[in-house]
Amino acid sequence: MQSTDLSDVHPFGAGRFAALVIGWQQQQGRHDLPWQLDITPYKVLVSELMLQQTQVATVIPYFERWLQRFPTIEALAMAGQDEVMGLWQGLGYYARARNLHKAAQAIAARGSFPDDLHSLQQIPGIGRYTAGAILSFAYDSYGPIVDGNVRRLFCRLFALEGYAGQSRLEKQLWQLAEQLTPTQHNRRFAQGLLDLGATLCTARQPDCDSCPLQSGCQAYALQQVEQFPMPKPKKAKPSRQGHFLWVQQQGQLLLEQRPDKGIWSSLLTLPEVEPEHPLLQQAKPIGSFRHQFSHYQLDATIWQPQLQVQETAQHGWYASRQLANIALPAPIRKWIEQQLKQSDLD
DNA sequence: AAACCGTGGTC
DNA sequence: TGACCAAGGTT
Repeated sequence: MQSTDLSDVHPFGAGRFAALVIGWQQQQGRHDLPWQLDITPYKVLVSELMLQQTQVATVIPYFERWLQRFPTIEALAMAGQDEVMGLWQGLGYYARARNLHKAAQAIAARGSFPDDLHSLQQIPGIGRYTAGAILSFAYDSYGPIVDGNVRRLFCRLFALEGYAGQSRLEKQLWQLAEQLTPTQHNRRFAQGLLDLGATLCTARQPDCDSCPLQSGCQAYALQQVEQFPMPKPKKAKPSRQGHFLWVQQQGQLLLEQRPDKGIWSSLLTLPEVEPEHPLLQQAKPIGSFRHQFSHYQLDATIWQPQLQVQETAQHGWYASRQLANIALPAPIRKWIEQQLKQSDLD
C-alpha cells in the first residue's frame, strides 16, 4: 500500500481541496435537479437508487412519476410489487426496484430513517457509495463517496494507475475520499465532486481550462488527462438465443411473470421456452429481434404455437389496454406494440 | 475477483 | 453504427 500521508499524494491540503470544490460547486455546480429541491432522506434514497449506472436525464421523468405516486416512504412500503415494477419499467437493473421496495418496508418497520454508515449499508440496495451519498445529501454530514465521477476525477488528479473495479485502485480511491472529505458543507462538497465529474472532468473532451483543480492535476501536468482512468479490459460479448411465444385468446395476450433472479427479474414477458420445447415443433415463427444487453446479445425469435400452451401459476392474460401499466422489458414492449399495431391494420 | 444485472444517449 | 458510457450493488 502506498503512503497514507496525504501531502505525499496531492498538491492541495485536504482543507484547500474541499474549499476549492465547495466554492466551485456554489458558483458553477448543478442546483436545480429535482432531488435537490426540498431535500428529504426518502428523496435522496429514491434518486440515488435510480441514478445507479443511469444518466441524470434518463432518471428525471422516472423520479417525478415515482414521487407523485409514492410521496412518502410509507406509501412505497404499502404498495404492491406489480405497481412498483410498473413504475420502474424501462429504467433497467430491475433488482434496484425490488431493493427500493424492500428498503422502504425495512425503514418503515424500523420507524426511523437510518443515519449512520453501518445502518445504511444494512438496507437492500445501499452499498458503500450510496450510504455515503445519503449521509452527504440527506444529512449534510460526513459521507465519503466514490462513484464513476469521483473515480475519473481522482485518477486524473493523482495520476492513479489501474481500472475500475481493481481492488488496489478502489482501495486508494476510498482512502483518498475519506481523507479529502470535509466535516462541514458536506452536501455541497459531495455535489461538487459529482458536478465536476459530470460537467468538466468528463470521460471525453474534458474541459480542463474551466477546472478549479487544474493547477494540482497530475494528469494535466503530464498532458495525459484522457489516459486516465485506464479502460477496463473488455471481453467479447456472447450471443444467446431466446424463444418467445405469441398466444392470443379472445383479444387477450398470454404473458409470463419472470422469477426474481436473472435477466428481467420480476417483470412480465412473452412466455419463454427452451429451444427443444415440443411446442416449437408445431409452431411457426412470426417475428424476431436482436437486443443488446450490457453483457450479452439476445437474438430472439417469436413463435405462434399451433397446440395448446400449458399454463402455470406464472401465466396470465392481458388485454391490450392493460399493457401500458404493466412492467414489460423494453424490447419486449417494443415488439408487442409493433405487432399489435400491425394486426390492428388488418 | 469477476460475473451478473438494462437501457438509452452519444459520438 | 458499434462501442463506450452512465450518482453501483450483489453474489
